[in-house]
Amino acid sequence: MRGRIAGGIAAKKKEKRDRLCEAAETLFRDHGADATAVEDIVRGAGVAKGTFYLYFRSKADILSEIVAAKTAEMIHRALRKAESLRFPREIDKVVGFVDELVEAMRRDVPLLELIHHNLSWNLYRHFLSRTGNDATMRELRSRFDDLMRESSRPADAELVLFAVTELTVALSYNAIVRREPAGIARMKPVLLDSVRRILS
Amino acid sequence: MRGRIAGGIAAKKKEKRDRLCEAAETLFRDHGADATAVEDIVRGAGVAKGTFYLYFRSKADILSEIVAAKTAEMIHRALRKAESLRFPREIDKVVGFVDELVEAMRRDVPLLELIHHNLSWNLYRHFLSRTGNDATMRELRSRFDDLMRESSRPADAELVLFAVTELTVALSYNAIVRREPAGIARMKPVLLDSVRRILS
Amino acid sequence: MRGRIAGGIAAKKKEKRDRLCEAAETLFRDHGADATAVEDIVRGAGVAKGTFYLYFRSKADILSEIVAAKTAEMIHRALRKAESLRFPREIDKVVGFVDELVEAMRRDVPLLELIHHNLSWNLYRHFLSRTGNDATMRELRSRFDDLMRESSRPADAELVLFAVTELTVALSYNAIVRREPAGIARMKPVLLDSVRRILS
Amino acid sequence: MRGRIAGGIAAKKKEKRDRLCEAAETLFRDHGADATAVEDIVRGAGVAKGTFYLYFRSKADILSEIVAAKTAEMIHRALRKAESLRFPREIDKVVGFVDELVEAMRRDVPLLELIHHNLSWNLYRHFLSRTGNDATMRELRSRFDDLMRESSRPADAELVLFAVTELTVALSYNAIVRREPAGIARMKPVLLDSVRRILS
DNA sequence: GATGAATGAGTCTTCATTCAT
DNA sequence: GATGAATGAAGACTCATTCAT
Repeated sequence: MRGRIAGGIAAKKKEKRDRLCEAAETLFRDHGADATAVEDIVRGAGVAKGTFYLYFRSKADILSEIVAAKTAEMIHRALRKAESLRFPREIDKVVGFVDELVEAMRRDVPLLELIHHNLSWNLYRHFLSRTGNDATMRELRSRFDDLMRESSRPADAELVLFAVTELTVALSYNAIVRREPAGIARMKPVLLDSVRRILS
Repeated sequence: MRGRIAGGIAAKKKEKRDRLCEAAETLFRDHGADATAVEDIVRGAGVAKGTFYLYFRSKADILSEIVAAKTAEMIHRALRKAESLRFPREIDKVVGFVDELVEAMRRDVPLLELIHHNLSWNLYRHFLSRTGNDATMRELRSRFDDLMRESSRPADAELVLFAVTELTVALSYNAIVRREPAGIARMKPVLLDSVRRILS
Repeated sequence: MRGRIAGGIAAKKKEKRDRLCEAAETLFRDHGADATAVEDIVRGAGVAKGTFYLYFRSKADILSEIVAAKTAEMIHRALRKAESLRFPREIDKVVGFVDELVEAMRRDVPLLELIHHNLSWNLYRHFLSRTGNDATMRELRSRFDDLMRESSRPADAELVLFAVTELTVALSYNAIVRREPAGIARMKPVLLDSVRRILS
Repeated sequence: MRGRIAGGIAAKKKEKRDRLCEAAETLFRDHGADATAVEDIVRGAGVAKGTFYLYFRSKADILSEIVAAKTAEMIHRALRKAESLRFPREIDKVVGFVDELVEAMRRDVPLLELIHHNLSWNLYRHFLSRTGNDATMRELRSRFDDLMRESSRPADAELVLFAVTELTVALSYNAIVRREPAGIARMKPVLLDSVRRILS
């Protein structure tokens, strides 16, 4: 799209921002956001300190950007996996997605540690927004709505969704990261069963 | 003010520790633990800075002690309220306790903000330990065990308990403190219903 | 907006410098020179940062240019007002000018704050230079010289002039901006009387 | 007054504060307050950075303390010198003090540079406050009051005092530090003459 | 001429913890 | 036991100026 020459400069600029993001993500994952200084980030990215503030207003700014991006990524990874799921009943579809989400968290523990504070909330928001989302998520939402319509509490559909969301993230986080009160292998069946009960 | 009688000395010693705790609790509640400096605590307690380190290893130390104590207090408050509950069925008893717990959180929002990170875990631990607990809690635990024995997953009783615990705290915290995705008035029925479904 | 006719180019060039000056002046007046970053100036002028350094060597450079220009402006404003003053005696003429100057400062307080450090000195220089000044100032200078010639210290005419100048600016600044030790309404008579005494 | 031992610790504490002040004063005089970093001050005093903030709230804090102290010192130096002045007439006494003050400024040029912004105002305040000052200043004030009572404007005595104060400091500063529009040797007679005229 | 991305030294301030008295 | 002076590493953020395009 861009001219070859004009693209060079814009690309370079973008590249610096990306380098900053990548360095920050690595450091945040490895040592946590609190233990990471802006100084560390710029050193990691190989740019000057001022450059950081050219692209981000503060450390909190880059952190929230990374968390948002990575959360979305994790959700979409789970969504991709869930796509192929072909269950006859709605509830199996939804529970199947929860299952995939748990697997996604399990696959990237440091990331889970970084984002788990915001994960459930972002997950909930992704579910809610009817625009800008991919087809899989919209379909999932449809299944969920169908489920709720048949249930005894259609008016509280969103709150039930939030409950499922919180339960999923809380249980997975404890099982995967802290291995308490049990590892994810033992915990997952309990989680899925609980979700199933809440929804049916 | 100085007690004339011997024994005042031991009391004095204990008293300093207590004063430190009280000052810290007030400050932690009012401004948060991060925003409270050891300096603030000792000023509040009217002792010297070095004295703080005579009784506590670090700021984290006093924080966790306070959180543990206050969490236990909140749980017992709920327990006291739940004591009189006379329901014919086990499940009603357990759900009744969750209800009381929600009310206890609701009554002391600043405390909830301070302890919510550890609340569910401490709650779970209280339930688990068969010693040092009061009769009400032990009875509750019995009811819960009966419930699980009848269910399809008696071996996972503890994990189900953890699930209930996490769900309760997560939903209550969001509803009470952040009022998201709804206030506690709307959220509580959904929570109690979900708990009931998980347990039945 | 682009002028069709040639010459627009030269105007354009000049225009950028002017825009920079105007933006800087506004910002300096409103927030002070220290609190104004070059960044703010170029944003205000709608030009790139590098462009600033095409026209000015530094921030100090543009500041001193503005201060000089604005000081001259204020002096000339006072001069214009004083032009019509028709007093029979020389001293009344000079005191009348001081009076007008005070009024000029009073009319533009933010400007006074910006330039007061250099005001008296610039004022003195304007009086001294016999070239490039308007007729009113030259006439004023004549009256002053007449006055000094009659006095006991003709050789120190310039120093007396400086004294008057400093006294005027110092007293006016404190009275107008800080309202200390009194407002300009009470201070002006004292100032004019003091000037009159110094000169007679 | 203090016990020998108890005095040791208090003295040590005081000593550190003093070291900080001395280091700061030297640096402020030599390079100006703006060009001096807190880092420089603590290095100069041989203490840790945190120690600085144990005794002063900020750089501005120590600066204003030093300026106040040094200003008072300079005024008292002049006062001491003026003490012996035995003139028959009030005006000679007052003018004599101005003379001494000029000499005090002249003797310590770097200090004059540091404090000249606040000098005239502090001088004025010292004159005004009828308490906590030494006898010489009170006597001076009496002479001045007598003078004003005889004059045509007794109600404006304080304002005239302020005028004299401003004139003295402004003229001295320019003559001594900048040597403009003339050195202090030529300027002083003009200053004293002007003061005399203002007061008579 | 014009641009604006990049620089990086420089600044103040906070605070948990120690230790000599 | 008690004190509180001293520590000093750590940290976030600013901004005048340069220079490759």
